[in-house]
Amino acid sequence: MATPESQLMQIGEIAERSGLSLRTLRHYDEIGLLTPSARSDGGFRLYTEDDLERLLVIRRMKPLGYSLDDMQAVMQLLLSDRPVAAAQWDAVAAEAAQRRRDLATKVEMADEFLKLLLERTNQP
Amino acid sequence: MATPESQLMQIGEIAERSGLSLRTLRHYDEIGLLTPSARSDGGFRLYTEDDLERLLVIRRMKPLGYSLDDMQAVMQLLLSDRPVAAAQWDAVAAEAAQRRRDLATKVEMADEFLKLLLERTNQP
DNA sequence: TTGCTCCTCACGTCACGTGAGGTGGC
DNA sequence: TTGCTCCTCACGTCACGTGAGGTGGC
Repeated sequence: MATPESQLMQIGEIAERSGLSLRTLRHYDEIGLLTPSARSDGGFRLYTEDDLERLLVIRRMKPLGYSLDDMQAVMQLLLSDRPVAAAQWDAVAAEAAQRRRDLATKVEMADEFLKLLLERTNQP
Repeated sequence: MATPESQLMQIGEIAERSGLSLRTLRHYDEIGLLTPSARSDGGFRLYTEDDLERLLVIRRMKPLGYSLDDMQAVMQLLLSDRPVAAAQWDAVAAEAAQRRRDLATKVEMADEFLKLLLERTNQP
């Protein structure tokens, strides 16, 4: 079942709903990380709800510090129709977990800075 | 009281103790974010314990996503000998708090991705 | 027809990474 | 003297930002 025309969204709406900039969306298209499902006759990018879903996954992945290339590889796995080897999943999950720990360390560092800042603020 | 020669550290030791790369330390020197207190006759950068302390503050600030210019401005306040206006501190603290909230949002997004990844891993 | 939205170059930016070729210092 | 450490260019990279000049579509 093809997506009806009425459900297609232009880049501006996608930017608003994803929180990503127009430039970022065009960049993701250029490198092939997320290509809109269609173009209008005039060349406007047209995104489906499904495109938006995929963009939201990408946006959630971003804070883990992946390169766009890495994200593309992970997305390939997530979107694959064919079964993916368990070892593949394990590797991806292990790296994600490691990146999550690194992010936790950053939060700790940030909190140490905030503490330090409050000390200076309250008792100069 | 001047720092005795014996306490001066070369860039390699500072890199190890701060977790920053040699290139990053040289970059921070170039832009004036953190200039080592001395140079050897041969031109080697020589850092004091105090330099290291300041670097550790910078490293804690980094996860909040400040630009190097912004970090330099904040460091100026933190290191100022003269009293800093309360309004200045308030502005700095408010921005830091906002950045902390943004970081928390990123953690939430990361966790949503991890959850999504586990769903795909456990029940494909 | 008027706006607002979108388009493609193409150069700029930020924070470094990465050699190349050379020297310092225990 | 030998290594290991450090030095300064200087170009490269990654992920976009920012106009410039032009067109689409309700």
